[in-house]
Amino acid sequence: MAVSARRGLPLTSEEIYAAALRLIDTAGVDALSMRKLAADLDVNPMSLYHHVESKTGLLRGVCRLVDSRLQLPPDDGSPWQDQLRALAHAYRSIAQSHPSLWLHVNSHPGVIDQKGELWTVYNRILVAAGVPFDELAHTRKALVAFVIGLISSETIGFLQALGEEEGETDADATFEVAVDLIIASLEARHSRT
Amino acid sequence: MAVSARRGLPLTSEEIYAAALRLIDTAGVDALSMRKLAADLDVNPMSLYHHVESKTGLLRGVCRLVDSRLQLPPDDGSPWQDQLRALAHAYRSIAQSHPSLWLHVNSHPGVIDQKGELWTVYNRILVAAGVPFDELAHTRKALVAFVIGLISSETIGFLQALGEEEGETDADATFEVAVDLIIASLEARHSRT
DNA sequence: ACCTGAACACCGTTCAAGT
DNA sequence: ACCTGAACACCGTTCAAGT
Repeated sequence: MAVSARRGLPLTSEEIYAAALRLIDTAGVDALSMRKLAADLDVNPMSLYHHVESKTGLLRGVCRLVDSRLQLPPDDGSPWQDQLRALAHAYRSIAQSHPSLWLHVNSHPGVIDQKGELWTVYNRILVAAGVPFDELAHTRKALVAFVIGLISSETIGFLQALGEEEGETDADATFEVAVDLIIASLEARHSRT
Repeated sequence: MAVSARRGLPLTSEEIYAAALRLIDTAGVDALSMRKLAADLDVNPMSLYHHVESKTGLLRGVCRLVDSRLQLPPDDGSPWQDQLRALAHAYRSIAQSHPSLWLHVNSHPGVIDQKGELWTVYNRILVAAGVPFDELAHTRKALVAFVIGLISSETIGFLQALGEEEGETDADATFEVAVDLIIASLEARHSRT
């Protein structure tokens, strides 16, 4: 009762992040404002600042939330091709769930603090693919760039298509072909055959 | 004299686009505002609206300006590998000149109206590379995604490194390796050898 | 500890009025 | 035709005050 005039429970940052993510998915990152978010939570705009440092901090929190949902392929003994495919699809599924946030993150350096664990997984897969140690960094960078480019292009196309008539996007097929292409090129360069 | 209290000459949209581009390159797209742009041009904020429809229209104009500077490889008889490399580098050089604008465009569908001519050039190169007609669309999409992903990753890294100590970026080498990888993979799939 | 209202320094844009 | 000031509906954020 002593908590708020408009709500029964105190705010939590988790609650704030979740609401922000919902608004972002609905109307896009650019349409998110502290004041709209507060209205959505039925709360005074200034209350947010007790749980979130700033709008930038809010966005970082939302990204962490989404990041934590990324399903990294486990280190079982399965072929590196399968693991790479799984990773690409996990990434893609996150982008499809939150297209606007995805594009925002991938064009705003610094919103994501560090992808340490992700790098580790990529490296593990590349080692399994036979990439020599001194080419690991180059190859990982290129690989990550390819995957991100693929997904970004698809996401842009998806958002663009919302306002047009365009028939089937055929995106699944394009994505599969592209991932196969990446895998094939890794096989060609480093396999012992 | 009857033109403006603060300037001798009437505004032109070209002048506006050029000034906006300068501000964007200096402080980033997010920091651009109609009011700052007007101040930079020594002009009343509202005067801009006689030459530019809106802030979105302004951004589109700036993109057209930058787009017109893209050096598309000519249709001489040179090997498709060289042409692809040239195209990738032309693209890259634009991103390096205007990193913030580049990232903005590649995450905001609709700022660029159509890249008709660019598509044509890509298709020409892919045909020369032996890509069969019915795989043209898929392959072009993947190729464009790869190149854009490569350049975007590099650009993000570049902007990120501005605030850190990080030594040499080694970006040139990574880029070269990645473009070689793309070319090799096209050669492997479609050459007649 | 958590919330809140008023206030400040910004935005993009409309509109009626000026030359 | 081109410019302009005032005004409107928004922003993010600070701060002093409330419980």
